[in-house]
Amino acid sequence: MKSNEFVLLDVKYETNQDFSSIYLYLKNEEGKSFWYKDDEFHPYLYIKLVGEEKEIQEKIYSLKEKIFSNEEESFKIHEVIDFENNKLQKEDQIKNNSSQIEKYFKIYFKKVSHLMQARKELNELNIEKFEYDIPFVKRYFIDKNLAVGKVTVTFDEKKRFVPIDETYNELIIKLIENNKENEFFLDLEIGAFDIETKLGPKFDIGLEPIIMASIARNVKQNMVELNQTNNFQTLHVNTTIYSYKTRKSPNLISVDNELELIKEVEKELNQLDLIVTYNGDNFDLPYVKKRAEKNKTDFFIETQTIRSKRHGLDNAVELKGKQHIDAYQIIKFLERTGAINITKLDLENVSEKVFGIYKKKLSPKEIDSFWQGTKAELEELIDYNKKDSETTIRIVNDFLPLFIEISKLTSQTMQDSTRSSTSQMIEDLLLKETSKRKIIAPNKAHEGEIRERINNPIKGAFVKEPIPGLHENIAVLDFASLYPSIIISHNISPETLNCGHDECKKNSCSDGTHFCLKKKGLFPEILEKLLKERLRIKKEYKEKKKNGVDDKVLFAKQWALKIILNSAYGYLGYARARWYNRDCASATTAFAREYIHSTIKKATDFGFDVLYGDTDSNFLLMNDKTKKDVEDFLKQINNELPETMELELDGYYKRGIFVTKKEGGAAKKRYALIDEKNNLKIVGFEYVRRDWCRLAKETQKKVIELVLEKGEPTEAANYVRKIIKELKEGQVKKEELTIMTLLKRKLEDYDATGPHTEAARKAIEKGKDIGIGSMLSFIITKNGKTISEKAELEEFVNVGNYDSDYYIHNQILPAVIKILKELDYTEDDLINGGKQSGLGQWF
DNA sequence: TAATTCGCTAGACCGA
DNA sequence: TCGGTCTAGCGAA
Repeated sequence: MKSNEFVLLDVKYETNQDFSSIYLYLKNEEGKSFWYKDDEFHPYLYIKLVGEEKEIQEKIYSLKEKIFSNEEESFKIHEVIDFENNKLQKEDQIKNNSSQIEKYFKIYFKKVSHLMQARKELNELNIEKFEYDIPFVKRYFIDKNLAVGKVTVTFDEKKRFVPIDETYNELIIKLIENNKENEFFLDLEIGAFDIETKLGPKFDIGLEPIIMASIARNVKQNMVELNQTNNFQTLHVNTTIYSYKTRKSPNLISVDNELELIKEVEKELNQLDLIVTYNGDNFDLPYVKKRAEKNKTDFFIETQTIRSKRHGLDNAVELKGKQHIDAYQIIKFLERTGAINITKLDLENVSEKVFGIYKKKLSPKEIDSFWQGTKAELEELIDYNKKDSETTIRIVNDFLPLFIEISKLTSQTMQDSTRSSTSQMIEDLLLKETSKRKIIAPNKAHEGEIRERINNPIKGAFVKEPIPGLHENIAVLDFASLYPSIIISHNISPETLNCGHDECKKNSCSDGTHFCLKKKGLFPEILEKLLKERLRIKKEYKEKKKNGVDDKVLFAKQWALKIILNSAYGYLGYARARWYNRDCASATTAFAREYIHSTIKKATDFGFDVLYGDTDSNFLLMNDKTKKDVEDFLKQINNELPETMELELDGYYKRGIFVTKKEGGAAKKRYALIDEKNNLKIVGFEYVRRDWCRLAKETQKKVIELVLEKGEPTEAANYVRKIIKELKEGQVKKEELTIMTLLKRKLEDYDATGPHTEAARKAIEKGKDIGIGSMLSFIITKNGKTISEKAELEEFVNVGNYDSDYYIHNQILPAVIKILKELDYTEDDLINGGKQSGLGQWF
């Protein structure tokens, strides 16, 4: 590291009497922290003025009079002559031979508050404004092409670091881009922190004392190996746990009281660069802050009390000079994007389902009583608290590389990227790319316009109705990144839509729009770069893996690119998007339908029977054809496809089953396949749904497995009979019978009653805290008439109290009969002895 | 503060 | 008791 190389930890802005200024928080090679102030960056927005040249000049003059007439020189106004928007205007003006012109201007402000004020005043003057709603720090990151990571800072030599004097000083900050971009991760002090609190009669943030706190810190070992593999799992963790008023334990640092615990935690957290929590946005950090107040002390991170920022419906805790990473937000994002699939997002589930490590859950009651309980109980609580922190830091060690990559792609802090939605990521990327190209971004739509867009959905994908029944020898083909590759190949972008050139009309799609062939559009240009980069990285990753190195950073990079690529189409059709474009989104799916239809036709012509297809896939029945034939077919198709599009082989399957719907016809989006190595792939069926009980799901899986492995159903039917018998005998365990449903709205907002709303209602009466987002686990009991009446949260149900009729007829049978029906079984066969028992012949 | 559309199924409710 | 309509949830891609 040269003397001017740093790790950029954080950027914030502060406003003093005269200016809003950007503060950079940096760390050097020795781990010493600095801050630096950039005085040469100011808040700004753009405006558009319309009229004749002279009129525009007058408008500018009167603007200067009207805006901030009480505050002299609080803004500067510049014409943005080199901007794309103005160039385009000029072309139009020449074409139309008009003296009416449109001109864009950039207005700088001294303070963020001035910009906010100007927004209102420009509204009143009916002057169109742009990029007025981009937060100042985000603006800085975008304009400077920054991200959190290693940077070089160049500044006037006469200048010193802290303290800063007020003279002019130019600061140039640049992100260092190299092959080991994530190396800085290893320079960071990272620790996860978690608290346990006393249980009171009522719950509120900070109401009851903190009784225990743990901090798990990364200990760096094997730096050489780490640098080679970028595999952070080789990191070791060192955990300290604080408590008071307990028995002695070698695993605990005893302090005198809560106040001292808070001060110890404060001291440790201040040594970190990255403070990691699990739901610290809404729990741990606000809690500590509140308790510090109650103990009449400060809880300072870098000389500042912690601040909560509104972030949608909940909060985000931002720390000055450091990054607060809430690992819960990371898990939520991974769940939303389908990277992981877990039902409950608590640390126990994450530990088990994501890392394969069992973690025991303690209830708030147990936490409370174990604190001053027996020796064994105390040890259990210590272990629980310890594992909370350690699971939390593990999430970061495994997944932060992904968000570092997203931060770099979108020019955001880790703080922001770990809390972003996919649409926000796309928008940040677009803002960065248009800013580079000197293009002014479009504004967000108003609520009325948004409603209008939502009420006008576009036509989506084509799904071919499958041939129901059991099939043998299936080849599955699918298009690689279908939507992004269509956007690239057909140059789909808001600016290329319906260009004036006649020759471009041949690039038209079935919904009547066409896209320019002469000039590459913004979306295709960005996506093509990302797609190529992803393919390159994926190749490099595979190459390394072959040599026994699992490079987490490379994997994270290609994954980050995949997330962004896959969200681009959704973004174009997203009503709140700045770059929303109905025609572009619609053309993308229209092209997709054309490609899938033509592939189906070509496959048929080639001699395959097409079994099924959904959006980008084709299921071929091979009949007497060979794998070589499939490969030849792929080659033929790929020769005819545009360069960036590719039809790939997903795999060969020895058997597969598609089922008939209740009301007739074959069910789409529901099937099961088995490959040559007996690996099962179950899609859409109850087995993959969380709102079915485990017994029904596992029974269904077993049936599918037996049917697909053997190609005949006798054993499967017998298995179902056995399960039904067990249910009737009343000995099935509770956890086999719980059904999970998410409460998606407030109880009073439901029009229809359902089992889950009724179970929730009853639980609330018993004093349970249930609201939007609660995951409800309920059982259908014997008590009541309708199913809803019988529904009761699992924790209130005694063992054996379940409605066996319900579980047989509404869970087990529907789950298995749709499969066995394809093999000529009826419900009766399964309930009353049936085919194999001989009873049928008897009667 | 929220990416899209397509599709299946359950359970309540209503009227015949 | 049946079928039709509606609300609701969740999964596929």
